[in-house]
Amino acid sequence: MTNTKESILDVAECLFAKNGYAGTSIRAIVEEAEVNIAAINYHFISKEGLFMAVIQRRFKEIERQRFSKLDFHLKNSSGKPALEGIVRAFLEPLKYAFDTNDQVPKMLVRVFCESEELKDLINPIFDETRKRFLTAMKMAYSKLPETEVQWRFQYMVSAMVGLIIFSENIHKNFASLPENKDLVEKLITQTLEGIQE
Amino acid sequence: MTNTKESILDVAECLFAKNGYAGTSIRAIVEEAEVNIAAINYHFISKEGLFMAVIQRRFKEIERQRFSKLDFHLKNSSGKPALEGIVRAFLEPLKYAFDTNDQVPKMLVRVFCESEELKDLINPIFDETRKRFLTAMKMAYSKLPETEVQWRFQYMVSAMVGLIIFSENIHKNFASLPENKDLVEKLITQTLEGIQE
DNA sequence: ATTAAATTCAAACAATCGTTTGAATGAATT
DNA sequence: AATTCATTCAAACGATTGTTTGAATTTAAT
Repeated sequence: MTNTKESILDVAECLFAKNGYAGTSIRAIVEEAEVNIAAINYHFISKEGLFMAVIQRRFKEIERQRFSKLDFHLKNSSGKPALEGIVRAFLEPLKYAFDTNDQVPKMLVRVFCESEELKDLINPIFDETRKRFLTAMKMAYSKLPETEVQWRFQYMVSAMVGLIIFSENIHKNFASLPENKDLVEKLITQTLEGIQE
Repeated sequence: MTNTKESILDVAECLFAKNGYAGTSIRAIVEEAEVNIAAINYHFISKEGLFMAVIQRRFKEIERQRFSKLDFHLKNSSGKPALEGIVRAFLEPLKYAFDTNDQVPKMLVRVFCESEELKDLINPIFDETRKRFLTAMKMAYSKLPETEVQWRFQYMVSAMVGLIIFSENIHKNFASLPENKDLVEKLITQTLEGIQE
């Protein structure tokens, strides 16, 4: 017998990423995961609890990677940290996410596409990440007014989210573009090009 | 008596934008639009038909504006068209969309966040826009390999879609940023900065 | 081996889903 | 005024939704 709880998480992640929260029925999940329908309420209390658990699992892992890279970069910077190190700390973990499964990044972006109530419930998990990368970017842009730094951070996040959303369809339109993992590297250099001082 | 069909379209646009296709019940729509529930199937055949109608109405209008600006720019360019004119033709109509209603751009982006079947159904409406702006950009980037042009077009679209997704929450995190309509202008200059030859 | 706790199960719950029906009402045409 | 067509309406359709129940089963501890 394989782990019930993790089977549910894996299948739910894939289906939530594909069809969204409301578009995924718990019956579709338990069918593909080959577990009993009551298992979801038993292990996760509710469908909403399952959605939260799916997000937490991946986001915490990516957050850990981001903070590790950011701290390393800041520690090794005497005085003003280079912008590139900060941007890489933020975006490079996405490569490993794509490596795990194309649905993983999509699931993380789902957070921002879902309904109001669900968004307000999950948005706070991004607070710490935003705070730490904003202060780091403020250091890198010592001359820029705070509002402009906020905008460039938001721009970086937007470009990332947009790319993830298109990640599934992008190769149908542009077959010669590199695979998603390598598109992240292009995203990094392209974004750096734009938001450099 | 106000127009039933348009009331449904207006309310459906708002609710679909907020909660997605699966997250919006036709009963929620008819309740807010104050029309009978059978009116939806009568006027739009099905819920899916209503979703398509909502998208078509706005997208066709934005497409018209984009093509008008693009054609004007290409006509007034002797030889190589300037990249800025192309980017502006693509992104500026978004200002008027935000002006109409903050939900309008969100609804247009919904297309890319919905389930597979729904996406395949609606994706083709973007084909003509992609084709015309790609050929225009190829002219502007006379030296760049086609794959790189495709990437920069995709990057522009991604940044736009990402910004729209965050458009509702952006001012909760960054209160001093300008309103959405003016953020589009920042998006234009910022993107131009990045994808300039 | 016995007890206790954790987990799985089939079955049913009430609520809501998108859609259909056929009669009632409206407006327009002959 | 009579007829035709388009639209609106209340009511119901079967299907699916998330959740709960209580017994059966497995696992762990005594």
